[in-house]
Amino acid sequence: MTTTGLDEFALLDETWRAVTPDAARRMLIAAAHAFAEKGYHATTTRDIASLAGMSPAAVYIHYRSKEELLFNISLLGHETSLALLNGIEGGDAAQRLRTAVSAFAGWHAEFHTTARVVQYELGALTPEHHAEVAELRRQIEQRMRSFIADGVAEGVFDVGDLKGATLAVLSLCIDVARWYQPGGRRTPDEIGALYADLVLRMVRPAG
Amino acid sequence: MTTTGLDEFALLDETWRAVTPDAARRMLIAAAHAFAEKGYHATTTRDIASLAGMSPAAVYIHYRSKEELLFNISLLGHETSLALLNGIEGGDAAQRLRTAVSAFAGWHAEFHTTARVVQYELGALTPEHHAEVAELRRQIEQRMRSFIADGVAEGVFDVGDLKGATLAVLSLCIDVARWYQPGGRRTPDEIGALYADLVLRMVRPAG
DNA sequence: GTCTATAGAATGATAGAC
DNA sequence: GTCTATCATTCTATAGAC
Repeated sequence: MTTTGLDEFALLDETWRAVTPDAARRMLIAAAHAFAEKGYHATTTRDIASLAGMSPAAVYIHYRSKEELLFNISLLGHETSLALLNGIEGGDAAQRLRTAVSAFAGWHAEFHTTARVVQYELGALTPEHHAEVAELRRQIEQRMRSFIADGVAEGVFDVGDLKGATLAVLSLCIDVARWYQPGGRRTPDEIGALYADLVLRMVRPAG
Repeated sequence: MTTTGLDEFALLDETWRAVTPDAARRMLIAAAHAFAEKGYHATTTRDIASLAGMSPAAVYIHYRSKEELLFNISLLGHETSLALLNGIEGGDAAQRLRTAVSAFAGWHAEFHTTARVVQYELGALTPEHHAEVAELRRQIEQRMRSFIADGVAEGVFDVGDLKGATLAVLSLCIDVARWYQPGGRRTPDEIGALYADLVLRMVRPAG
């Protein structure tokens, strides 16, 4: 039994491992859960403190503002999902694209809490903070585009519009964070496999 | 020159044609724009009134609460996009699916303001209001699924997982509301055409 | 570092004149 | 139907004790 409203799974999420001290990490995890469930603006600093098992004032010991909590979540989330794509190498172009889509879509399901904050709360960041995560988003887009471009260059993929195809693939994966519900029909791995199949069909040349 | 912050395009949007009297319609349009831009919870009733060119109290002449404004927008938006799908008939299965995807994705671009409220503010509805739009969402899902199922039954489409394919197609179209920006690289019609192509590739049997 | 208490501002909604 | 004025509440953030 814990003194907070956070379950064990949330506290073991490796995304937050490097955040110290413990109270700052508990606060960040509490904020991520609250932001994901009710949205940034509907979440009060009291909600966050209460979920972390601390007083309302404790938030400001570790973070300057509510927005700084959001920024930390957004930054870590973007870095984690970019690292996923950056870690993919080896195999042929189709294998790499399959792995990329499977991992990226699967991440948006398994870590839908973080992913929702990452994808749907960009507008609540300060302009400076938004610019910082926008750069990471550009890198994510470039990575995914290169996986498709590789196959086109090798002649194993056929897409009429490279930027359009990249947009659609990223969009498909990102939207998983909106509809995914734990305990639903599909596991994150199954979603990754399904989406990788669908994307490979999209880029496959006409028979 | 108008006394409100709403531009001519917003006021001519046919989605709101049946809303009377004029002040109630202006308020609804103002609310849709504010909710889409900043989110429901970040929007104040003063924002809405100001955008409609009226006093803060004027909101409550035509609507019981801020949530009732949201519900009206959500209901009208869902009804409009469902009507789009319900109006599709004739042609072969591939033509109908192409038309459906093109229209549905295109709607999420052209009416991205309404679409954003429809897709991303469901959580701010009261349970009763949410249940009412959830029924419309089920009908939208069924319609899209039937367009795919028709082609499978005729043997012109090949999908391993009908529910999964339907989910992906709807997801792809819906996410347009998140990333679309007027004045961007693609027009709503071009997005519709691009997405219809990609979806037909997804359901096309192996050569 | 964490707490209790609260300042200072903003919010949703209402009262009552016109 | 619309306005001005305002109530009651809630919010982010800070002060100061321990």
